Amino acid sequence: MEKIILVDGTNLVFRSYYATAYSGNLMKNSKGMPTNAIFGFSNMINKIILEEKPTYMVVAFDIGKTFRHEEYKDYKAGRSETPDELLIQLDKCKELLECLGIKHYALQNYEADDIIGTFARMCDNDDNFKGTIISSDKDLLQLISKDVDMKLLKSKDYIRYNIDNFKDDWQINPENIIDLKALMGDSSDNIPGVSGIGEKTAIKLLSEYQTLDNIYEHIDEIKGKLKEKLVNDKANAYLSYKLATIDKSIPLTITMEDVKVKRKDHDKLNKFYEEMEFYSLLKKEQRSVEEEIETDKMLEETKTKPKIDVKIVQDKQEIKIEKGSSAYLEILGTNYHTAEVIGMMIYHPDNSFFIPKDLLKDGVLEFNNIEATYDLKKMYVALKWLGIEVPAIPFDTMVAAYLLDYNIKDDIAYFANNLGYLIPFYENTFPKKKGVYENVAIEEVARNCYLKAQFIYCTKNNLLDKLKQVDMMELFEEIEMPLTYVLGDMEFDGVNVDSKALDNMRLELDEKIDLIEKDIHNLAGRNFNISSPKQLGEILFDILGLPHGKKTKNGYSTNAEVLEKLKDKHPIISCILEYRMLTKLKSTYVDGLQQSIMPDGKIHTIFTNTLTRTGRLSSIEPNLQNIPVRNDYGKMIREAFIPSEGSIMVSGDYSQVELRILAHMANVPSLIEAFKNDEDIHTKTASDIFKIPLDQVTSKERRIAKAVNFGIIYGISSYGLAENAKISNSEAKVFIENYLNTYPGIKEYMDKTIAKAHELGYVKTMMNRRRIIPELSNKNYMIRQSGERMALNTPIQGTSADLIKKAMVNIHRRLKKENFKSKMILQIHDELIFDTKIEELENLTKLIKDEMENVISLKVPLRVEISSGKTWCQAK
DNA sequence: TCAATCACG
DNA sequence: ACGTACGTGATTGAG
Repeated sequence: MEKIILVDGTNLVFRSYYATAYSGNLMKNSKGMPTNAIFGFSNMINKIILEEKPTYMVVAFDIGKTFRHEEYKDYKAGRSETPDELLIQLDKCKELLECLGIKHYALQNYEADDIIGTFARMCDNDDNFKGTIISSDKDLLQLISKDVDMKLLKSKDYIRYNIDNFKDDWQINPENIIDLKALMGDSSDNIPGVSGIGEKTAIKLLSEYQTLDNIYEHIDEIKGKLKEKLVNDKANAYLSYKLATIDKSIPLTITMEDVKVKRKDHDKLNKFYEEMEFYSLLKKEQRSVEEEIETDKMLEETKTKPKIDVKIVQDKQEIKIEKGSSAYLEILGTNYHTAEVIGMMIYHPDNSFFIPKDLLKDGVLEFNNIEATYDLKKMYVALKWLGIEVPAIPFDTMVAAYLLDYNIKDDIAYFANNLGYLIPFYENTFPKKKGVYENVAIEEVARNCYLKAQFIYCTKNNLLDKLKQVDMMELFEEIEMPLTYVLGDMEFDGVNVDSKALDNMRLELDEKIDLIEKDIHNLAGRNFNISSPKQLGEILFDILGLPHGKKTKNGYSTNAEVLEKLKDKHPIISCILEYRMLTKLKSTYVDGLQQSIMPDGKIHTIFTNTLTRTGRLSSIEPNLQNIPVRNDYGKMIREAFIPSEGSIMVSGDYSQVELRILAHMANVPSLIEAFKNDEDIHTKTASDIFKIPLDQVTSKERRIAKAVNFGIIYGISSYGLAENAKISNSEAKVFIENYLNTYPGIKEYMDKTIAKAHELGYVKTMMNRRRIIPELSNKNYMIRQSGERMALNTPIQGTSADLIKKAMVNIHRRLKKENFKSKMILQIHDELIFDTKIEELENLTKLIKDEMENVISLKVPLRVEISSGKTWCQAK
């Protein structure tokens, strides 16, 4: 059995184009050629190849302006012209396919649909072939048969439809898609349909009468307005039927054998990616090329490219760091707490050299002369593990690029390639064998690092200029740069974790999981893997026959929300929920955390300071920002986080900081007053929007008000609120309306924020942190909406991040200056955790409260709640 | 490698 | 008619 993939090329290119075309600046390569559609197309085609591993594949295109039915071209002539930026890219997409060895095909006077249709029919007629159609065009669903299925592309993923599952979703047969279109029309294709009939009504009619013909044969059974509409638009319906029907027998000039996938041409493909400047794709290709190319070819290549001769210092005496040098530290691995340091490259036009690790350790270096690096925190912490203290380096390319909204990663090569400096990707210089990094010759490392340090040196001033242009120097110099050292100290100091306590929990959890697993298998009547959503879905919905809710593209949804609703339908449900909770606890928190404990008995996380779009930190390997807190089992985990000898845990927690920021920015008198009087803000909101006295607010009303408050911060939609507060959509609508009427300042603030965001294409926090939001100008309504929600949320979430970062810098400075032995060890977005010497408790508490509450002056006071205890759990 | 799930603010 | 709240990271199963 052979398989053929039938791709709607025009559809893919258009999708790729319009997905990003309306973002403020169209993606272009350095020669000014627009590449956004090609990039999206390349990714999609690569994904198809990866997923389908096709042996036969054809990508169908339309030629120029062609119409399935010449006589009705007026309908399509109404379409807006294809933009030039897109037309230019079409040929390049075809060129890519040629590099990949995949056939593309177009035929004069026919559409891509018809080409696919004809190949689909060939599959139907040929026992040796099965076809898969790939497109987002629902029209093509009509081609589904026992030999042809379809991946219907959605905004993010896809649904796979075949003859068996089609009717579940659509309630009609695939071939009746034509009848459906005839009734409901398709505005994007200028198919008129019957006016006044949409998808819902059309499906209802067809599930009863199957076909358009049959509807009109039984037209007298239909009553009222609907009948009237059908009768009035009968001609249009049949015209639409014709327009929607895909031609399955066009005179193709190629055969099945012509669309056999050929070997891809690596060289051509590399050149293509280079020309387009698709470095992520180039990197992947580089790797696969490296795997295949013979060694002699490699040798030849190295001969033709003269290598840079980088000085590797052999003796301390040779080290002479010029003022203004840039530096780059290379380590073997990604986690700088554990990875081995290889050495440091120093670059200056007058003197550049590579210092191997042993010489780094060997005495004081003139670090003060270094003025720039990439990933300062990595350098600082990695060298701290070697006992070397790095003094303040004022410029970190990674941090600057992050603030300027460049696409950056840990690996400097991404950003460098972005700016046209060709630097090999880390994984290509340091290959892994079976997950272990191999040692690389030091000369090779030095050459690689030379390029990196040179890049840092050459781009520094330009980045500084850009920071000045957007008025971010203060944020950069006063907050983000000092913060790298603060975070570095927190990471290096680490958190003590009681490994024995985790052992005890493991024993207890193992026992409980074992029991409940048996219960579940008994209730199900068979053994299966409860952790597999696929198997679980089959058991619950196919075998036990419970009513299923949402579906995912691979089966039934079995998440907690769905299961909660089934709780009283079957005793197995609560067992599964319990099982999920226990296994999550064990695998992520008990086992996971324990594996992260280093030989010093502590966990050293990494706070990524250049990742989030809002300015928040994130925490990885392990994530210490999502340690459970909401239920009793989870709290046990926090019992294992303990202070060092002679210390207790202290936590300082901003109370309602985002709502306070909102009240300030939107300038809402009633809310500002409430915060000033230290009232419960959700109760106050409930009292305001339901117009009842404060003391008569019920817990339900408070709960809803709380949900509305959150909704406002997140960029509200009535549906979202309804889902979250478990109320009806119409109720949610009313509550939002009430809220906005009650606090007109908020409404005004939201409108203004969105309008300004649309005008500028970005939003800003109080400290001038910027987030560019390309989604705002996307053609797709949904994406645009989501852009508007980002625009509403980011100034709030981002300002909150600004505030705590500034407080952290100030607290850290004072702890040092005032010789505290206590240490700040964790940040969880609006909360700081300290390992506190008992004798310092009183002074430290004062210090934390003072610095956090007074970090900035708003129209509302900032409140910080301090608590302390023997473990993290008790400091709550 | 991705999708689904669930932990946090 | 569409598909839906903001921002994260780790683990698991399955292809």
